Amino acid sequence: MFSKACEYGIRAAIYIGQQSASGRRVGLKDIAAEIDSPEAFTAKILQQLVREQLVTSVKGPTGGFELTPEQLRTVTLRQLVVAIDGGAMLQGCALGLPQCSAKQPCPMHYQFLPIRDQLNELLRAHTIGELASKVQEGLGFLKQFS
Amino acid sequence: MFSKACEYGIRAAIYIGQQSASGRRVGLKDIAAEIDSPEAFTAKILQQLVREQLVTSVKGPTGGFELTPEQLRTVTLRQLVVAIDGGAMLQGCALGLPQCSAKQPCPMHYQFLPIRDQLNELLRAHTIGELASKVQEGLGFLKQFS
DNA sequence: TACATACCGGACAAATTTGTCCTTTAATTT
DNA sequence: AAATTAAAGGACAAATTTGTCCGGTATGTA
Ligand code: FES
Ligand code: FES
Repeated sequence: MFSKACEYGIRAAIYIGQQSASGRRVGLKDIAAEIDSPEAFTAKILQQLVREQLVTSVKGPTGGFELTPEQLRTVTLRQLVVAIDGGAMLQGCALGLPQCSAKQPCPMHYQFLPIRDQLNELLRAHTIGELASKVQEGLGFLKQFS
Repeated sequence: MFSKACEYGIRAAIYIGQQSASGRRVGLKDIAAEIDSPEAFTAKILQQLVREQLVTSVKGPTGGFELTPEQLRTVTLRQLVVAIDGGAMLQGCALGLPQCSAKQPCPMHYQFLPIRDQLNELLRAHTIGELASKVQEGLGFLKQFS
């Protein structure tokens, strides 16, 4: 569905959000450990999110990553996905035609559209803050214990 | 959404189906031209589908690819996707957790499940023959003209 | 039987994604 | 100011996906 980079990016953002909601800034090492992702790779993805201003970073001692209250409230899953994976999956043709359009639709077009639209809606409807709460309340997990 | 291989594979299968429904067997070159895909790569994917008995091939002069009436009637999109891409996208966690399960669900799990289920249902519900008819009737396209 | 055709299969190559390492830059603490 | 901390950034490496090439194999035709 999403790329590895995107999966790590979303999980990282949610974890940062969860901690930010409790007033804690978190470092890369902590993040990677808590979401079970490769540290250096996660760093790359976070850099990208910081450049897009979806996540905030602070250098130096006591530094780390955080989400501002505004970011918690307004940044959606969709913005993360677009920033990392681009819009292809959210707009592209299911069968890989260069354009998804009713002009020359692929044979799955009309069946596929509603599902893709729901996915778009789903991503648009959920903010990082909201998902972070869910984790905070123990209703969602960012890694699995065996 | 799907891999390139999967996109080519589905388009190829539908084209083969369309021609088979009209009693025509088609060669690789023809297929690649009609679905606008790299010839050699398409060959690889078709080999795979033939091994899985989702498509039939005949060697030698007048040979080529075809779908038996039974294949036209029974092979679903889902079988193609599973054969080429595996079941990950149809069962895996949206956020990349190793297991998608209600035991330790990711924070998107309950929102994501119905969409994934619909996608599964969609793929299961459409046979190659059905999609081929749509193309035959001019209601769907396997490549785009500009 | 010889030959031509078209898929099969393996090896190889290019491109992209995933992942690592190390130096630089910025900020805090002593 | 110096030392320490932690993210930023660039170069590089591994793995996977995408794509090509070519000799082998089966089949139909002359
Ligand atoms: S044209 Fe294929 S999904 Fe719209
Ligand atoms: S656990 Fe993430 S989708 Fe089910």
